[in-house]
Amino acid sequence: MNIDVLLDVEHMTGFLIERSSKRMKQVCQQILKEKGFNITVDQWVVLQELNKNDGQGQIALANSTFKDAPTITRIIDLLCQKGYVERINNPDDRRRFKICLTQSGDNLVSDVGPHIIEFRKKAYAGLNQAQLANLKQSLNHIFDNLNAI
Amino acid sequence: MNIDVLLDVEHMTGFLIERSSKRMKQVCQQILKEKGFNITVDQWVVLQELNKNDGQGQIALANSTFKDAPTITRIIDLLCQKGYVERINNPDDRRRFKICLTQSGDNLVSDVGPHIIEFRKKAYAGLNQAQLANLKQSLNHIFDNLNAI
DNA sequence: TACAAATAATTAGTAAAACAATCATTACAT
DNA sequence: ATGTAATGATTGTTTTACTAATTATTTGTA
Repeated sequence: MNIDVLLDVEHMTGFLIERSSKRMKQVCQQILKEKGFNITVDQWVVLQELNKNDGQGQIALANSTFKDAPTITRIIDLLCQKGYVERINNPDDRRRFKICLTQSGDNLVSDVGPHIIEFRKKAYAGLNQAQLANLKQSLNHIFDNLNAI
Repeated sequence: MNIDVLLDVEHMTGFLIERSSKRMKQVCQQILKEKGFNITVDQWVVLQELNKNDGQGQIALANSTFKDAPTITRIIDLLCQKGYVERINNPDDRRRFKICLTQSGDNLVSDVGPHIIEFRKKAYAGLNQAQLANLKQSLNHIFDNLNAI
């Protein structure tokens, strides 16, 4: 079978997934910048997760945001510098920190949140609930397949 | 309306897209490494595009791989170092290069291709044609929405 | 022709991702 | 109780992404 054919458009689902993912991050980053927020999208993802569940350790935070430990270390470093987050020592386990939103970080989440919600509405406009459900299901199916390799 | 609710699971389609995209790249990279190929996934994407359409300029290559110009410059640098690609001067426009696969690069594409096809089969296993078509359509819909923002 | 605008590519700086290796602390197992 | 394994976090290196700025060349226009 010819490699040229098999490597062509018929099989480029992976490319489409990556392309949408990238563009979503690009546009979202643009919005954050326009609105005057001095954070990256990845930093926002971490802040949002802390808003849902404050005081997590870095490994838990890495798992829930699908990032690895070194990446979380560096994102937390930056968020600490900006004053949005604090590393609190955990007396029960001195290897571990509790990562906590500061008041400033909490305020930031409240300020950024509505813009993100607005962004999502625009991103998914025109897709009905069934289509969104199918999309999520297919993405999860692929993810499960990949984890089994 | 409560930000906590709106930022939660109901709206995490973007997270699922990014997660599948990342895992796809991770697993694919792992396969390239296991099989002994000394290239990254992004370098492979460029080689594959050159295999389809050899002699493109860097901007065309950037567009067709959805990367930006500086990124292409660096990927081409690395592929040149590895001997898989050459920058050929374009006599018609001395700003421009023609990026061409070397014999070695051509051989590499032939060697890597079957593993990528195998990988894709595993990644999309269990999804029928209709589901894949819906997936692509939804991804393209979201991409178009984003481009209109 | 000369001058401004557009284009192709590169460079520099910061952020993020992957991986491997390391360090400190805790848990486990004899 | 001591030594070994496991865990949480950090550091280092390479690659990619984005932005902005720069250089060289070409195009368009007065």
